[in-house]
Amino acid sequence: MSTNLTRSDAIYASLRRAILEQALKPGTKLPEDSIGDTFSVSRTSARNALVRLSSDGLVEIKPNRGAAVAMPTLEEAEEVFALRRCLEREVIERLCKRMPKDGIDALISHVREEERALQASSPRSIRLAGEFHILLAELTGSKLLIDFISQVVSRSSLILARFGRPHSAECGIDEHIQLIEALKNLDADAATRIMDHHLHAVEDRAKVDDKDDGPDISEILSRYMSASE
Amino acid sequence: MSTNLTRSDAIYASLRRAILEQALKPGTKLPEDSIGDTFSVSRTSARNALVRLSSDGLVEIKPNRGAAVAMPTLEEAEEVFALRRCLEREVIERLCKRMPKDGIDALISHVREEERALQASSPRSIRLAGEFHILLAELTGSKLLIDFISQVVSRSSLILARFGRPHSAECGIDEHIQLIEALKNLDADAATRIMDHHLHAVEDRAKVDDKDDGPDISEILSRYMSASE
DNA sequence: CCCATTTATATTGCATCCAATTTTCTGTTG
DNA sequence: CAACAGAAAATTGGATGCAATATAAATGGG
Repeated sequence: MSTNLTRSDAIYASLRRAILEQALKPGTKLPEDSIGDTFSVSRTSARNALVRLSSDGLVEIKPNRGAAVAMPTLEEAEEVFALRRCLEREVIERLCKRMPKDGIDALISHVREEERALQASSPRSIRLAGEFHILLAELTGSKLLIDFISQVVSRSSLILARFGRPHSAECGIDEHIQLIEALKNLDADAATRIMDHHLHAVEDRAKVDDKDDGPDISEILSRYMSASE
Repeated sequence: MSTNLTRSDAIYASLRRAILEQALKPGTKLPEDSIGDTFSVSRTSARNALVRLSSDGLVEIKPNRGAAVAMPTLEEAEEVFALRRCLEREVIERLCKRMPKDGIDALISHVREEERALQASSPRSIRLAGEFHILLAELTGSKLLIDFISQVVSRSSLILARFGRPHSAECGIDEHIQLIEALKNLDADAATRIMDHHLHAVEDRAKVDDKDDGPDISEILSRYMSASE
């Protein structure tokens, strides 16, 4: 159907993935020509992708001074998690009112994939952990809610990348499993409690070093040129 | 200090204002050339602005087929108001926990301005009505919450433009006043009740015609070339 | 030797140009 | 006259080039 991916779409997707998997760390400069060179496209396409990433809050663009992977402050981190608790509570409430028939199955199979990726210590595990929460939002059926949850989850990844331990998988998988159990029983209170605890655990994981950023954009990005997954 | 507005910033701001004040109605095509001509810039800048507006959900870009002011469906409209209730409840809860010292004053003076604009039947009144809710978010001090509320408020304007009466001011000013009163008393329950009622009233206002879009982008936009206000 | 000033380099903002795609117009045919 | 096929016009996606700004390096003075 719409196999219509423009070049800037591809770059947008690749950069996004690289950032979410913490290959591009917060603060890393993203010069337009470096990106263009890496992906063999013009600055125009790179620029377009950067603008969109900036709208997502993943990249910060300063006028005349270029783009860099966003560096959320601790203050912003707190805002993100506060809002995230608000939004994820909404998700849970809706799911406990109406859970799609094959919703639980989808969640379970996602957690399975998380486990696999974690055992293989693949960088995918970082992204998959976040995508569990996006899957939850998808089960509500609200496009907008999916969009908003995606935004806070993305920013959380960035926060973990900035303040968390080396390659901290964002979420504890066992807590995901507990949450699924509560949702299966349509127990909104329990689910909310688990979710709050879960998010606090994630937030607490963001209290350590502040490792500096590395260069070599080209080298890193070359691994992200291919399609998704 | 940062008097650093790029051309595409100016276009972004102008288009945004034009859309929020319902001068550009949902569905209106936004060809890059026309925009560039109107503002005397190249397509490049126009394009950049359109991309950002698309991230805001105010404009819909279809690959190879151009941009148009977004036309939210009734389904999307419900999603917007549902999420908006969730977010505005959060705002109220936070404000009742901690309201800035001059917060109430700011709200009152804003409502005054709304009243003035309404009497002058200025198109500003449409925008100001929405900005009341953004001001509420600003009082919480959370950048992110401001951002998210702005998004849902913007989309609400679009929904009103599409489904509401001719130039329905989005909000009832008296309800704004009631809300301020409840906030002054730090009465979260009352404030939430008023807000819910208020948003339902706004949502109900979105149930009428589906007036078609008008052409003449250049003519409309020429009134939006100047700076803000 | 350190710091300010100037020069050079790198990078962005933007206009213009071209190829690819879509949309509109036109003429033909059943 | 409706429907279709093809050509022409309009419009987008993207590449390149240039001026403006920012960053780095070099130069000179204290």
